[in-house]
Amino acid sequence: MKRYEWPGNVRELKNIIERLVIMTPGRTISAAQVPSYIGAQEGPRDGAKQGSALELSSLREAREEFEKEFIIQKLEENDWNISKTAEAIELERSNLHRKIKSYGIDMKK
Amino acid sequence: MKRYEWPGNVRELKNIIERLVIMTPGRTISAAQVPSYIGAQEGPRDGAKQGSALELSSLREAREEFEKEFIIQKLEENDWNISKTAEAIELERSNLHRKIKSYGIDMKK
DNA sequence: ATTTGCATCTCTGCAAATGGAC
DNA sequence: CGTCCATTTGCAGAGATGCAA
Repeated sequence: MKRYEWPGNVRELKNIIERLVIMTPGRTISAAQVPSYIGAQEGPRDGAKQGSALELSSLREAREEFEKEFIIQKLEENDWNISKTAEAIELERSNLHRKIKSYGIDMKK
Repeated sequence: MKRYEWPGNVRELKNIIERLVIMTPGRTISAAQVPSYIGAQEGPRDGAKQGSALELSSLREAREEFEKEFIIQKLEENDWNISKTAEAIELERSNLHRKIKSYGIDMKK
């Protein structure tokens, strides 16, 4: 049976939950992804760029990770239509293209 | 991870999360309702503002809201020490000052 | 701790090309 | 050949950042 790995202290857990709420780029939180946010993933969590922005310390990295997830969410909500998504998030299409490429977002369509 | 005796509020948080993950219909959690469960997003800092970056559509607004909350989290983790926080998030102190001011973050001290 | 000036880098919008499907 | 739309690219202006006061 899988058991969640809880953070070491109350404050950290509270912070994680709050950040989970604030950072989640959609209107909803996928129940499936919650366990990974609270540290239920397998293996060690080294300083690599793996994992969510919640685990990142650098503002720049966290911001980028958030932006990536946000864009993915909005793309899904708009059926992976660049133009619609760009308009929805008030970003130029060309810039959205640039971000998609730089973040390596896979356009599965 | 080793298991020890959780303080009462940790157990309560655990229950809340399990409810959110397991009992939520449609496999999604309304992000807006989570804060009310755990009492987040309230207090002197943003009593008037309801909701978070989740409701924002513009990438720019969402990014700013995220950044603000991220910085607040890190400030709390570092006892509201600017220098320590700046080092932790790898941002120049002067820039952290600028962001704190522009985001209107209340340094309760 | 906080602010400011400045050089530098990055991001953004706009427009203009390029590419591809039809 | 055109037409329509997605994608890319070239700038110039706006914004963010680090550094040193």
